[in-house]
Amino acid sequence: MPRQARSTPPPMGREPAGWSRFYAVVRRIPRGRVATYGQVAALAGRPGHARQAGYALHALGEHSTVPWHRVINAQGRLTLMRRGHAGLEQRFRLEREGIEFDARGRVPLRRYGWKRPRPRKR
DNA sequence: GGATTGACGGGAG
DNA sequence: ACTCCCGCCAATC
Repeated sequence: MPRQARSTPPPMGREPAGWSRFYAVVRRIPRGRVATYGQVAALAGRPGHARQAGYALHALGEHSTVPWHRVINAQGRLTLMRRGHAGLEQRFRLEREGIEFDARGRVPLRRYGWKRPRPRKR
């Protein structure tokens, strides 16, 4: 088990105020779509807090009802892949929702992004 | 209060 | 594609 992130102490029973806002946004991500940490933060009314969004999700229990797997980084990659089995589970869950990864193991945000990224300036 | 850390993002080389 | 670097914010040590 990875040592608990220092900045994400999940004080059992008590969540840092504001995290629920991230969860609320994540819960709105439709099945079969993905959103980036930055988007979640922005949509939660906290632009620039991408990291906090990540911590909030990290603090979730494995039996959480929040669809944490639908949140990936802005590059279409699963940050968890470098952290162990959780990454595999995330990929598994996403594929189970119909998401196809590209050859490099990334999620084409162009296709599955919840709020699609604006096309690269021409 | 300074240094360190992290499920981040974006740019430069 | 890769790595390195910097900005960002909150919690810890």
